[in-house]
Amino acid sequence: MKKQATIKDIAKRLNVSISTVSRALKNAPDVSNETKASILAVAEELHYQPNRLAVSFRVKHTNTIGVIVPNLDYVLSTMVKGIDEVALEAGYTVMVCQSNESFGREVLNTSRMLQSLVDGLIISVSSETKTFEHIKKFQERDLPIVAFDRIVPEIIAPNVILDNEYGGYIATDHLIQQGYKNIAILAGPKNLGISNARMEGYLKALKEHHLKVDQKNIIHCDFNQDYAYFATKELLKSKNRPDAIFTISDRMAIGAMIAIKERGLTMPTDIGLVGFNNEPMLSLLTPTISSVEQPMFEIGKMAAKIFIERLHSEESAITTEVLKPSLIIRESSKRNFI
Amino acid sequence: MKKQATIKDIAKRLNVSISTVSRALKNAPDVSNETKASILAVAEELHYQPNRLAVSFRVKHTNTIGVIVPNLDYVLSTMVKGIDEVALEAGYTVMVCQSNESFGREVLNTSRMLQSLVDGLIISVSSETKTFEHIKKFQERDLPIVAFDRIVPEIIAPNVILDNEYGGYIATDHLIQQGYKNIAILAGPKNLGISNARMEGYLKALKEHHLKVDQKNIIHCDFNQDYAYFATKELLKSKNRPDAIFTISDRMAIGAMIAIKERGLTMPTDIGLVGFNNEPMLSLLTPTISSVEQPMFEIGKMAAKIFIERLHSEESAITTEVLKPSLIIRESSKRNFI
DNA sequence: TACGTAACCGGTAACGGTACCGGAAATTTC
DNA sequence: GAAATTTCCGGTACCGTTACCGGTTACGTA
Repeated sequence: MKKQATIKDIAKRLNVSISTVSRALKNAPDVSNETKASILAVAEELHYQPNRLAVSFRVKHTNTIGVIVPNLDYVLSTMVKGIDEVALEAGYTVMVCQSNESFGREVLNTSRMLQSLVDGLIISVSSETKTFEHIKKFQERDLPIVAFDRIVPEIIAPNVILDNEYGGYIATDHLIQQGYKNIAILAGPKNLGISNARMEGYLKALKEHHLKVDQKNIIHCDFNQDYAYFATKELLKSKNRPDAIFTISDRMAIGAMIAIKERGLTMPTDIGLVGFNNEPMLSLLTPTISSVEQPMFEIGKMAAKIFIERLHSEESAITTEVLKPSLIIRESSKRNFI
Repeated sequence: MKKQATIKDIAKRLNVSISTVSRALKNAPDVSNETKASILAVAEELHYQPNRLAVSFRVKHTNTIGVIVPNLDYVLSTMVKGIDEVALEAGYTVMVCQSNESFGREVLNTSRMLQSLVDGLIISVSSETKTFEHIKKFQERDLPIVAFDRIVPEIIAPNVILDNEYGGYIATDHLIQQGYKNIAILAGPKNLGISNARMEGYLKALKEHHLKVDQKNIIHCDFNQDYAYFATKELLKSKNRPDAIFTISDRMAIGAMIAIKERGLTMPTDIGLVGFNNEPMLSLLTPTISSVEQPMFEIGKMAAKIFIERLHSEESAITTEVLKPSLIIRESSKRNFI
């Protein structure tokens, strides 16, 4: 009961060679249909299960793709689901690891993946990661990589990302359309790519509408809700306080919302608010909060799709796939008058 | 650059046998310290990385533990994080798969895991799963299993779960303490273990306080928010409408909340509400919603801990570890008077 | 001197498959 | 009817590593 049947067992049973069994099992052309049938029958009978380890060991690839993400929050886990979807479809197993935003964990994960011979890597890098030797190792072994969501210029690989600048642009543009004139932005850490891109969009929208940018309205802080709360509190104290806030994430939007309510201001009349990611809870808050929605599932699917293409073709053009976000307008920013 | 160094390369380089290298690398006692040192040095120099596939193939286990969960929502993903934590600590790699609540996917996942020779399984079964052959296969191969969160009697293995009955009890008891007398429960599907356990707690609390149970106050519906919304809507129409609702999940609590607001009722004055899971958003809603909090992280850690114990010892007592939830009281159920 | 005993190391057979080579029989081709 | 081709199958090497069985050497002891 404990021992698994092998092709050897099948071979012995039918007095054929193991090579014939091997070929029959993978439906090779040079095995007669009768022997194929009998082999299949015996395989069934013995509950034969191929030993993937043996196969992978022999053929030097595993049909599994390594996925590393900084965490499994709403956005990332939906993206992973997208990856999962197309990978499974294509017959690949995915191995998901969280780096927990830790560089050390990321390195550990990559190293283990390399040791287990994953066929490549789909990664969204941790915010802590500043050096990329661990990722280059994949390329040294000719294993394809695709980066998504959080990308960095240091890793030379196909990217699939959100058009973050556009996201920042539509959010800010919308606020301007609604008549807000003194718009602040709660951005993320200064070195984070997605944060800067969203800020670029913010600046672009201001410029387009000939609004001056006020450095006091640009706040860099952590993604953390509490930071956003304190930052907003400060903002609202200033004598020329902003009449709208665009935050780079929904968590930050919530921090801002709390500060706004504490100050006795009401949205959207006194002040407008737009977040980013469109997490489901936003529609449950009072007021409901506007936000920029990304096509998370599609981003994941696209990443996997490109990965699998890379796997099969030998060309290696470095493409960047950019998907457009859309704006979900809710109460926090919608002035019906103007 | 492409080829990985093997112990053979190290052996050749130092004119020792591969077996010596193998032993040195695993710090076996019967290798002199000098040869050990030189082997280690060369290994370093050649950037030697053991081929885990070859090792696993040889020794017939992989040091990876398979984890299957129905999804990666807030609760489950936190539990997985707990599993991850102690598994990594103990030198194991975890392989996480989502069944997406689909029986087929669950079977597929188990089968692939079996083929890749995982050392065992930590599973929270999908709600669709009614037959358990795919899980028994692990036991036939003497691979340890531990079930957590969503367990079923059919799988004979150590369990680690929340004390769901207690959770239902403290929620209901609290509502009674606050003066509510006609308490409804939005339960889950009838056959789901955790739902029934929570309902038992509800019934127990009613009984203890000599409140009669009204069958009309017991609603079975999907975990879905919309179902809860419609169910609550109906409930509130009835002539002897409940003055409090206990929902088996937070999603359902939100559905209920929306229906309550639509009806023009206010919490906690007109009606009380308590959810289950204590998802972070609850404290952001107006009013903030009370909920039963489970020690998710601890449940995950415990599951992994027990799993690893099973792996190393040969005894196989079927234990059930039951962790206690706690009640987080917020505005939706706290009447300051009474 | 002879022998037992550690300490250290090498040779080799596996593990379960796959891929390649080659060969016999059957079938076609001229 | 011989040659050429196809069809089908077996033998074997190999992937990287470990486990097991030995064999050498050096040293102490009688």
